[in-house]
Amino acid sequence: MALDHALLVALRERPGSGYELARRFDRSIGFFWTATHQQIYRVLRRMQELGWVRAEVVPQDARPDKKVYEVTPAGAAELQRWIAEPVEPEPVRLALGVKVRAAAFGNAKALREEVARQRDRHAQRLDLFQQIEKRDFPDPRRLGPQASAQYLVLRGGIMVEKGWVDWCEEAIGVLREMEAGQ
Amino acid sequence: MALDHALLVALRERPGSGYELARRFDRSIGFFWTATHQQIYRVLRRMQELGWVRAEVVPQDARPDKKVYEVTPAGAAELQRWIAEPVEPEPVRLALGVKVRAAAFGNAKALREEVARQRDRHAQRLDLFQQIEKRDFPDPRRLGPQASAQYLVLRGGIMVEKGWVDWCEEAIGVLREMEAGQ
DNA sequence: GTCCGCATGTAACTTGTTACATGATTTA
DNA sequence: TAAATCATGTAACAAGTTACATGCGGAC
Repeated sequence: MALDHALLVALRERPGSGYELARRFDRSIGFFWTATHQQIYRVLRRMQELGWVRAEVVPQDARPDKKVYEVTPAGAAELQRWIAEPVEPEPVRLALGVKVRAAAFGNAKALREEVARQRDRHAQRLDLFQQIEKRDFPDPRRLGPQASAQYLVLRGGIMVEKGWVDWCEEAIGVLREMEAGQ
Repeated sequence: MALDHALLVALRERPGSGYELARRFDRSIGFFWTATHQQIYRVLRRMQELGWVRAEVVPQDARPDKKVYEVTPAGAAELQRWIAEPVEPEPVRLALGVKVRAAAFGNAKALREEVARQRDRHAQRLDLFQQIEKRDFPDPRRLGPQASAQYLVLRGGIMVEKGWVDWCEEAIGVLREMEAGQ
């Protein structure tokens, strides 16, 4: 149960409504933590009951009212506590890995095409991340704490995507040979 | 819902009981797909109802009987079908990423220590994978289809772990600076 | 006049986790 | 005599997904 904490971080970086958070989860934060709006609303309500966030209803004209959430001192304390907790290893789930091993029994061609699509997807994402890096962090040596945390996470994303692209290339080669023998 | 297919792959590689599969999921297959025994039993039963696997009760002396499962032709066909299906991007959940951004608001020291532990964990795992590589795949150029699929997945694991180790090193540096300013 | 964006939600479902239960045999 | 291994399972719960509902305003 860490969506709670992901939301706390997001709200500490900038208060916002559930809707607004959902959009952020489609972009920046969503690069390393995903959530749908239903989940977000549910967790926000629970955190409000726990006193970790407080909501202020902001009336708007020409738009529905919104509830802007912000982190309370209790929420900030919870975040501090949680940081110190050990991270248990997250469950691994590499569908492509399963498929590769499945392809040993046939249909390597279909998988090779799929892997090629995945490679393109990851390459695209890598490109996006590198653009963000260039645009937002041209001089990474002097950054404030918030910015350097964001930069670090971005660097992680870049590493992951690079790894995927390389692996897909390797996989395509192996699958092509497998294909020849099927 | 891909535990089904992970189990089909595992059973095609070698038939076995639920218990035996659970142990495999703690080792080889578990490196890229995790599952507990409860989940495995549940899914096996469902797949039997669907006709994807069939079970044979094997009486044993000095041990409880076991049900050895194997993949039926219908199960094999399902696997072929599934391979060709596009892999939708798996939800990203990087707790460490969230924590790094949380650490911008305090407690960077606790996180740095935790990241160091993570680095060690990943380094250990990397070492394990590299040992397996050396032991089981000394000459990767001539492998049968099953072995080359296994090798490819292992290579993926090695890449991922290397990436993590590097990232953790980077993170420790950044957190140390953050710490100095908190 | 239809679709998109803003804004919040309910309900039903699937998947995954945790705790517990049983019972024999081998190992320390 | 306590523990670990083999072997299968139930029950309760937590987390995440999908589908649906509402309603206004602006853009095309």
